[in-house]
Amino acid sequence: MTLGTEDTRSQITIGLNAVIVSVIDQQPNVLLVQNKEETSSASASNASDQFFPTDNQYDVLPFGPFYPAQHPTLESGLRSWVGEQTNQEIGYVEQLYTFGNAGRDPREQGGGPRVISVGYLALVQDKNPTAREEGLWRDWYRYFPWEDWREGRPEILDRDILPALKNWIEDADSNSQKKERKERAAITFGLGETPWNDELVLERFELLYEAAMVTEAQIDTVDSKKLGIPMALDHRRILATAIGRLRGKIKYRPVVFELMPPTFTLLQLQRVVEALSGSRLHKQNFRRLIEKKGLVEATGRIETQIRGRPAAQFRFRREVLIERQALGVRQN
Amino acid sequence: MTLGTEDTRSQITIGLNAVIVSVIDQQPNVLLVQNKEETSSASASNASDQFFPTDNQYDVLPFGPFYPAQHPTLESGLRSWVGEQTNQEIGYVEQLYTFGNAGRDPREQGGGPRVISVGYLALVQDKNPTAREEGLWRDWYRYFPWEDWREGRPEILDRDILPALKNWIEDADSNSQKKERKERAAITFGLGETPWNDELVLERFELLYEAAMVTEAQIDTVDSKKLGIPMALDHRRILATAIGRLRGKIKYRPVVFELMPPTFTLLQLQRVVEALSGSRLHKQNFRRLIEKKGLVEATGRIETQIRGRPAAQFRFRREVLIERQALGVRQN
DNA sequence: TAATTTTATGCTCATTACGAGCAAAAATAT
DNA sequence: ATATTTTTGCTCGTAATGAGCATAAAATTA
Repeated sequence: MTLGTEDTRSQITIGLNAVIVSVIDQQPNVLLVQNKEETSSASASNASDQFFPTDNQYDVLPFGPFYPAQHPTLESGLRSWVGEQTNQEIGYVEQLYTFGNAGRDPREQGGGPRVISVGYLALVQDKNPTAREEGLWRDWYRYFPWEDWREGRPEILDRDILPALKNWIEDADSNSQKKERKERAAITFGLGETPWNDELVLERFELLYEAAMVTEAQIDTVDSKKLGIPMALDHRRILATAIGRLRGKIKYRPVVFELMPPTFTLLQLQRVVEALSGSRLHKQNFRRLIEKKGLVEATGRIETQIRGRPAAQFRFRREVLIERQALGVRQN
Repeated sequence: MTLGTEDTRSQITIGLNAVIVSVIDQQPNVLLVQNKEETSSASASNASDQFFPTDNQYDVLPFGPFYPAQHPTLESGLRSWVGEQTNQEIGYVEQLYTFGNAGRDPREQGGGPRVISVGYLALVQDKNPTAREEGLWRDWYRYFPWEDWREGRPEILDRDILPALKNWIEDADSNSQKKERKERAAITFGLGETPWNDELVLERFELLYEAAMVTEAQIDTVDSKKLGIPMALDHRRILATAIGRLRGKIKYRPVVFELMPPTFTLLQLQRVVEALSGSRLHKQNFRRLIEKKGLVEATGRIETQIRGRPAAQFRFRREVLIERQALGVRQN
């Protein structure tokens, strides 16, 4: 019936990868899935189970096949298995990137089809304590400890990363390569004059990876955890892509509100933005910005904090979502 | 050898779509390919030819299959057939979006595999007159005449689009839908208080399409050309995505220089930016911006114009490309 | 040759955006 | 009551942005 299934083109399979983000207790979290190793050992060649990474020592992002016969769009395919797999209703979804590099998935080596994987970013609301327990939520900074500057410059930078970068620079083959490496390190890690740029998450990860300091799934050295917890396959790369994209996006689109409960105080909103961007913001200026953009409106109610002066409660003005151009929530 | 080729998953084929852009004589151009109708009529079921849209009455973007066995990355696959098909060396390439909607490609209906298409944007340098003749370059505003504001507000807006939008708004089923439509139209087309936003190319196209005013391949009404020339399949949608993305990107990344010859005057640079963004810029402020960012350096030479005072020639400082954070070339 | 046209380039000015901090208000904790 | 903590309002200096004036240096035209 189908033409051409014998030629090289047909050896392709489409996977959908979801980075599902929620900010819980001021920490940005990603949803993992139960590693299916145990269940799949019984029927190892089950087509569906093939889609789960078989290596159970690593954290794995939700990942599923795309069945074209059943789904009119990639996104509807994503929503359907995410719903089943994670009991998570996902609202806001955005396509991230399509990863097609050979060798992404070790199963390819065994003659399996090439897996092209379309990555998606989904944002879900802060969960109540019971709902949290249902899912495997993990603080994303556990994979990228150098990305969280909220409590000041992360120690890991000066203790582990910079010395290693110095070695990498010294190891260059030529003077020009050395200069290149030095410049690249300076830009991505904000050395010298260059300021730290919170969006360069993927660039930093790739530099560390290139410098053979970061472990992806295959490589596993003793001190690998010093540079963040590894993940299965290329999932850490996908997560880095998601974080960088989200950090960029909150600056010009009002997407943070997808992560907020229906009403919130301005400080709560600020804490969520800070959690995502990994840096602290000036409180008064943050309020000025938010109010100027007209993104929120006061509910009239007041929230009594644990301590301190009670804060006014706000809600997001859903109307501005239609206004696709409505601005974001961070200046810089 | 390959497991699972019989199940629904295998009915997938990956296509790569290229939007290849060059600014020629101050007009933004996209490269089309020769429609293959004539050649493929002899062997209609040839696997490779299946990848070319068979309808020869529409303009078609370069489009080719991805052979996973031959290419380690999607991008290398793209570069290889683009080179063969168009005689174009492409330098800068960026992944745009992955289009997977059912019904994109009419061949699916005939039992063919679902075609998932990964769109790419490529920028190539301005060609000399002879090189131009080799390719099928087309001014992109021929497909989106309402996007070019360089000579003032495009007539088509008030003459054709706004009246049609008004009808569409009036046709709403409910008052709330009417309000929604009104707001959406106002935002995307810059009505009332809202200013025109040059990045909303796709949003405008989709609104027009939804409002059943724009023809994609299948539909062909007599007055369709009034709202821009149609393209094959969903190629106009892909092009709209590319234009919007590029208009956004030039604002924060120095990508314009990919379109420039080795040396150029500041006015030439400005004209290219204006061609892409479809609007005029303030000359003195543009120079101030460019020079402040340190993106260019004077060559010392001077270009004698056709008339007027001779202008200094500049070259792009390639060094800043390593600095991924180097800023773009438009403020707004 | 002199005036006109065209483009390049330098500079000013008003307005707005941004980063930083002072200070008072309103609650709880000791 | 006093200290502490958080909210909220306000100011101030600096930088960025948008608009325009003015002069320079060439070609074209009268």
